[in-house]
Amino acid sequence: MSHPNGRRPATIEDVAREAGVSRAAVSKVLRNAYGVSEGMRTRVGAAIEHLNYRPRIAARAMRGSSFTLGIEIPDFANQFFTMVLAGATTALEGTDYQLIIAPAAGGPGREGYRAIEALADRQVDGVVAISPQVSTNWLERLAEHTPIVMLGRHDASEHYDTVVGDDSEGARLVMEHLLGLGHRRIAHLTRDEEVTAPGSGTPHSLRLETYIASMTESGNGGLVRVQRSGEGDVSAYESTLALLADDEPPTAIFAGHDELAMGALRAVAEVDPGISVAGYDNVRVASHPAVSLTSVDQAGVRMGERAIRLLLERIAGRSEPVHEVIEPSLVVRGSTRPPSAGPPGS
Amino acid sequence: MSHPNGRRPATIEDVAREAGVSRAAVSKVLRNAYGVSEGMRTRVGAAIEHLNYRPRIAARAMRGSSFTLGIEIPDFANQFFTMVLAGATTALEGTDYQLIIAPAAGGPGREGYRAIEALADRQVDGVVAISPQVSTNWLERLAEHTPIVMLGRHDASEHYDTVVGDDSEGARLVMEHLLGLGHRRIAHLTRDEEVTAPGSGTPHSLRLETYIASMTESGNGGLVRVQRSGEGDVSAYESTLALLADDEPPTAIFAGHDELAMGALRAVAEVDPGISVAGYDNVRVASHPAVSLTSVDQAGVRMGERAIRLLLERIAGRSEPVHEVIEPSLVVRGSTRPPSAGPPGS
DNA sequence: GGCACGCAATGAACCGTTTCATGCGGTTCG
DNA sequence: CGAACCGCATGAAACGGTTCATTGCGTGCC
Repeated sequence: MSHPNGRRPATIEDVAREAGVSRAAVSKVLRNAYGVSEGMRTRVGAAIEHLNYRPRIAARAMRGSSFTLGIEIPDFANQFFTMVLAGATTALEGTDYQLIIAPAAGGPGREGYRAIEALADRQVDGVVAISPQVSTNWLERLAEHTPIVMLGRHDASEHYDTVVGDDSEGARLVMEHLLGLGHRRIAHLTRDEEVTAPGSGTPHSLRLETYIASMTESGNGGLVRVQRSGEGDVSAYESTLALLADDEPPTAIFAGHDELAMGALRAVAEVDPGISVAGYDNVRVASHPAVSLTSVDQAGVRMGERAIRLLLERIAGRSEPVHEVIEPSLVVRGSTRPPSAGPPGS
Repeated sequence: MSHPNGRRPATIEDVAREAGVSRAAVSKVLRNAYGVSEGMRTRVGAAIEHLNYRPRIAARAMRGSSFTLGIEIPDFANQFFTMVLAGATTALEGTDYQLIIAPAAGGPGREGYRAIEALADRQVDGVVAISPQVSTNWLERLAEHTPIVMLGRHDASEHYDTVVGDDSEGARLVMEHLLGLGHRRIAHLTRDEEVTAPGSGTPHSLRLETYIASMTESGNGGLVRVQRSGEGDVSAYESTLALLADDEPPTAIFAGHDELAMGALRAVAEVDPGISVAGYDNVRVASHPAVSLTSVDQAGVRMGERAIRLLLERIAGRSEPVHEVIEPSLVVRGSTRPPSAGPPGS
């Protein structure tokens, strides 16, 4: 079935026979290992060319390494993740490694696990993952056998590396900006409970906690308003409509990430374009003049690059964990402005 | 190196010993093959659980199949491709197959080849690819050993399947719409020569050819204006600025795809917001009210789904090729309107 | 001229799984 | 009661690479 028509592809054995040498010799030429003469190299090279030979990575992986890195991604629709991918891809350019990407799927709860396991089962030499939800214990166990770099986790494991943005600081920048503009009635649009469980240390939980802290500290504790939303901008749109149906709707919305912010913008455009919206991630469309979304930049591309570099270091032998924090910055654009003159709160 | 700390993971051998049975028996239980007693199943199951055993796919792939499908994608920044990915992912939900994604990279010219080869080398059971540029001969050769479905190719191979939008029809819809609105000075913003070589049958070449034909047929042959752009909306932005610097700038721009259209919109917003812009792919942001881009919908998500289904059929044994054409439709939005009253052409 | 030495090349073992040809004990049928 | 049969389990041979210990051979040294 694997070769419906045509004969089966050449193996290292065939190459060896054609070149009149041993399998071991061919293997050495392939990996251009030490101790192979010039004549051998050219003869074997010719045979490889002639037979159109390509080594099976699966066979190679059984003893040596697979020269394959895996990266797990929650969702392709969210541009932040594709920025990370872009960074990872460029970081691998020129190396012998190939990147394979596993989308998280497999029913709620199991989301990240399935994909990461699928990668590990395929004998990748290392894994980069964006999974705030998987348990630390489980990761620790996995890390015993496979080098791992986690993105967006604030826990400091002994056995895997992390690359993470300073989510508290990022949220603080947003709140400072909005409060500075004069907003008091600021709502926070965020994801479901499972991603924002207090104390879980997920990015979204930290942003949420910082939001509440900022509101409280600025004396607006009574105006705290948290609106939940599912993933995706459509869900965010609907959630925002619900939010805006309040008796006293907010004058500004701090969205947990840009995907949500895009949905919020859509709703705001319909209901009251005067309402300010700020996001998080500084996704590419945020800079488009028609959108012009104020957002926190946490350098997704650079995060992807760093993650891959850390992973390669690990594979090369490093064993002390590295936990890298990327400092966010706020990019102010047109979607935020002082509150429009409205009636003061009751 | 593969297990820096901790002992090595359990193998099928360990499970067999623990359960007091043969390796072959365990293997059968794993694949729940025919001919294994209830007692055996439970005993082996317990051992697997106890040892936390997971089969190595690499080893499995050496004899049987890898239960892994590969998909090659040119660019993550272009949302059309991530829509295809989303479709492919959902089509695989519930099956035993895992999707691995290889981003095209590896220097100009080699782009698609490298990634597709990397997938084939990893013994995937089948490949979906979006590579207008790779040669038909090369694909035919590859298809002898690996089932393949190509997206966006208009050639009708005997050995691989294709899923493709009707690009001529899509472009015709756009031109009909723009001409119907009263535009005559319509420019076409497209990619570099290599992707649009006349007669190459790539989607972009067909859109370009249809554009020229429509202009000619409508008596506007003298107003044909083709502007090249690199990949990405930034490049499109710059190219559009150049286009708008013409003595007689166009009143409407037909962009080869939405990524280009987004760049064009950016430039248009700065120079003359009255200029109409239409795109192709109906990417998600196109529907955002702030963008509101008229675009051709070719159902990227469904394309991804169909491609995976065709691939699974092939793997299951089908040998006659299938070539599926997806009919496009035009989604009219705010970015196109009648030409603003301007001075008539000289 | 003999000996130790270093480089090239080799044969065989190994990696972890699937598959195939057999073995084995117990029923069913003639 | 023996033969054919059946369901379950097994040992051994693949699969296609890598790695390790060993051999063969030409050199330099004393």
